Amino acid sequence: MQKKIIAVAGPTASGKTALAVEIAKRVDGEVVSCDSMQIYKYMNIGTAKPNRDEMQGVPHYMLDFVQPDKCYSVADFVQDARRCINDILKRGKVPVIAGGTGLYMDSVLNNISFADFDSDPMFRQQMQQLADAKGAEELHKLLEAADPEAAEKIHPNNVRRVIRALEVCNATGKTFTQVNAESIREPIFDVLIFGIDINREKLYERINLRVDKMMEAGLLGEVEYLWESGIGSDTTAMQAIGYKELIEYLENRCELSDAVDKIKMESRRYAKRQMTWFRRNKDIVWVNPDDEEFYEKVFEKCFTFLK
RNA sequence: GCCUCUGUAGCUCAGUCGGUAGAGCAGAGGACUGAAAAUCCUCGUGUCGGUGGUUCGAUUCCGCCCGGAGGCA
Repeated sequence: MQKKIIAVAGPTASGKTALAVEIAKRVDGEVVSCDSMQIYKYMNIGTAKPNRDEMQGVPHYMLDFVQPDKCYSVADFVQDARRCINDILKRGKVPVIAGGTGLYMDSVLNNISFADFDSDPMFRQQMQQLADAKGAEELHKLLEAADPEAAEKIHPNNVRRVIRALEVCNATGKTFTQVNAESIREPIFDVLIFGIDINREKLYERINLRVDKMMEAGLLGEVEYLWESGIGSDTTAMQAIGYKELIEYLENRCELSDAVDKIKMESRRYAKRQMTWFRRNKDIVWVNPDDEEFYEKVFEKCFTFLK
């Protein structure tokens, strides 16, 4: 009865897409992307969204289906991704989850359910104004009153998190801590997670090189198109690395070369944060792409797992 | 050739009226339950260019040497 799925985690530019496709080809699988930015339409170059060639005929899901001006949250993602996974399983294929957005991946794999209410932009705005006017500490005091346990865990300066916790308390009448505790469901998948353990220096070189390639491939034009279409720079999509920096250039706030350097730097930092996230996951089977028998070892583990 | 300025953390620079030094950026580590490519937290020992001298003690003062910038010829 166990529903078996395979996952590939790792930092940006580590070769997740390629590995996932290779695995899918071997195990008769289909790829489900787990990336918070590749979901958006018209954002292809900058998000390193796999193209037809890279997909090698393997079906991919959760890519390229959200308008860039839309809000799309983890809750939405989990719901849609779960539907894809179940559909793949129903057809007797193996879902191969591939992605770098740790929160999304964990939420999907661990079957986390999110409370049944919509986010409240008005409330968020009010709280933000309060923080701006009276300071982050004052806002944090509200959380201390509403949910002392959460207040202890969330740093006062992390206004965004404080607001979210308050929002949940406000909308549910329960504490944020309680709502989170209730969100954990029984795991429904038997999952084998690979983590790509790539040498840091090598990864940074790959990142720098990839950014240059993105520029050559026309990233500036891609960003310009979105910018001219009037997509607000405050949208989630336009906070993506590569986009926000080039918008700065388009708005004449910096030199192009500085923007490109910044994209590289932000990408490196992002990769570091991803590694921090994945490192704490004790279920991950780490594999090294420098290993001569990298693919063989991975495939072998897949076969044993699927038996 | 002479004169002036300059050489301190990976980078840009503070500073020590002589008691072996500190910021920003970069970098590293960490957190993360509806914005997550977001957001937030923590972390600063380096032959103070080299070498002699003065001194109890020099990165700091003096001499010489080696780099760099500018000026005069």
